[in-house]
Amino acid sequence: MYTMSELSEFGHELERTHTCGELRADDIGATVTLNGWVNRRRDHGGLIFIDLRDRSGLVQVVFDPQIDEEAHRIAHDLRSEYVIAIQGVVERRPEGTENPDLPTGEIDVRCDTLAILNVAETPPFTWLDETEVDEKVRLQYRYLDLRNPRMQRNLRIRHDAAQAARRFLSDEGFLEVETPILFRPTPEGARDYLVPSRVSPGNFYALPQSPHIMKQLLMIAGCDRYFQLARCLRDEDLRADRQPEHTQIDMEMSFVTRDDVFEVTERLFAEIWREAIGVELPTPWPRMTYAEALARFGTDKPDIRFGLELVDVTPVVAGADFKVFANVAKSGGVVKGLCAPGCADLGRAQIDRLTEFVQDHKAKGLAYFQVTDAGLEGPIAKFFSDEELANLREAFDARIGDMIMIVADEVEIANEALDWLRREMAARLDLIPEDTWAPLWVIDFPLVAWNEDEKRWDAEHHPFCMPHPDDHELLERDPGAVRAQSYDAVVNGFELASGSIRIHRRDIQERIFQVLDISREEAQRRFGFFLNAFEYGAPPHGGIAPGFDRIVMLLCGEQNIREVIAFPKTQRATDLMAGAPSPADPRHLSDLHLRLELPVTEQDEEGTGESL
RNA sequence: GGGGCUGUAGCUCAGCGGUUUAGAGUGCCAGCCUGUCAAGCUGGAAGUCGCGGGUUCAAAUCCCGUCAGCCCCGCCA
Repeated sequence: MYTMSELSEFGHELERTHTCGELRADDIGATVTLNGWVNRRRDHGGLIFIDLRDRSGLVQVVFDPQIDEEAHRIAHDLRSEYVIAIQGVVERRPEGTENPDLPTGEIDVRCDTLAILNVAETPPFTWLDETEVDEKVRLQYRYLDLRNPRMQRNLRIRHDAAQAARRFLSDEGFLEVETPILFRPTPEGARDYLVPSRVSPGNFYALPQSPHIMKQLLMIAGCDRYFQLARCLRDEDLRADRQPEHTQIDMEMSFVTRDDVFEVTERLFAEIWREAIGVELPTPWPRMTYAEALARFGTDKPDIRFGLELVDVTPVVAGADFKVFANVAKSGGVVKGLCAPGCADLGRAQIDRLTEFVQDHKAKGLAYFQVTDAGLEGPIAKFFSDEELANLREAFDARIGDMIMIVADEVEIANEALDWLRREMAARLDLIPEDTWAPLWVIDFPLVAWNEDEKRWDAEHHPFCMPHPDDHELLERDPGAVRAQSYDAVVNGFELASGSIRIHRRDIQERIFQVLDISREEAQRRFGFFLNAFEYGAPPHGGIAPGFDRIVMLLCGEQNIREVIAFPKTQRATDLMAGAPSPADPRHLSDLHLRLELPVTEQDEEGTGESL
């Protein structure tokens, strides 16, 4: 190990003249100084090769005792991830030793001066091969994990996407405005992160779940067009595409219709895709109503890169002798399914596994027909007339060799199970085209949804969402049928943005509160400051909030947003590297006028019992 | 809160019909080696089998509990 005195002080003479990845044949003959990390060392005794790495890439450095004996001697002691400075001459590699896999592979740098700027422990894991390292270890040493070229690329794509968004929106007349992080509960409906106030004992800030209230206030403030790469904080459980803190490209515009929002959002996405990964996103995007999305795909975020669309055959089978179908039809459920091409030869065991699969997603079971040249066959075929079987086959447009898979259940359950089944079958049958981008708008979401537990209507999006102009009369008569002027941008089955035209008039807002059974007093208490603002000339406005992490995840081809967040949290919302959250200092708690009341675990109880 | 998968050397994993000294690859250390680029050759060090309890003469292996990571449900734009 080196003592401090053996390490080189970083001085003027060691400052880099080039980055590692930029050197090319054009630089041959140049004397260069490079700074970076030892990626790999190949010590041949006589010759020593080092792959030197910085953010720009790799370059091979050659240590030859005939060039400089001391540099060669020191190079023998180099280890992975040592930080070094080298000076040398760029030379063409001897014929036959070029490395076509490296952009710098035509040349190497023959080193005459080597300085060790810092030594390094052997890294706990390596990113030099394809091996997937346990996520625990990666997160604990995130700063090392981020040295992985893949992660470096992800950070770069994220940066390019962010810059593209900023540049585009600024050019379109959007003003970037920062909004408070210490705020109060906002109307999204997730659990808030709370911050106790020291100077106001017993009062708490809530961290914003989104800057939603603020952006509407900015419209009232005459901002006209606002955007922000905004942190949104929600204390809910995590998923592969959900972190407790995520980033939205938050946007709002005054004096616009839905189509104006669509137009600018489509161009924003196109710009991001172009700048970050060089892909031209098709525009304009197709539009699909919420109802149609559920009918055809079983979900409000359909992946339309492939077919396998769902078919509702309830009317076809309602009268059949097969009681399971008939009963479901009678009780208001649906008989619905899809046609898996070329799957007629699936074995019993595989069908059983698919049955378990849909049962895992709440369906009662999976009915199926093999399509053979004799027609539809299978264990339940005998319950159907020839005409019914023919109609079924027709409904699914099934060909010989296909397998029709059917779920009969309540609408919501059948849709959810079939959405899972559709995506699963598409993956198994390799029906999802790679490098294909299929954006669409899902529109006309219901304004409200019935909350069975509390026997009341809840806002589907949030309570400030403008109802569809054709549905205003339904508001009191049939709230569940009212469509909202809200919309989602969906790309490849991921919901990437969500927005709406907002209510800007008091009379409409009051009718909505009435439907939602929010009293004037409650509204005043929860959003009084906000509602008051609408008394002073609120312009018509609307907006959207693209989820930046999910966008970058797709751009990077990753399956998980942790891969595109520099310092993400685990599923239990902890930071394995920094050890957050952590206990608070008692004095700090006392400053905040807080006393802890921790949950008692069984172990604690046993411990207490023994000590008594 | 619930379901599933995983936890063995620094890392990736094998072993898990109970048995002597727990293995492999890679990494690491040392030596040799002048054109390698996943360098090569020789040798070496390296393990609280996640943790706790139980069954047993004997547990990485069987049982119970618990913790952690991941995926999903609930929850959540």
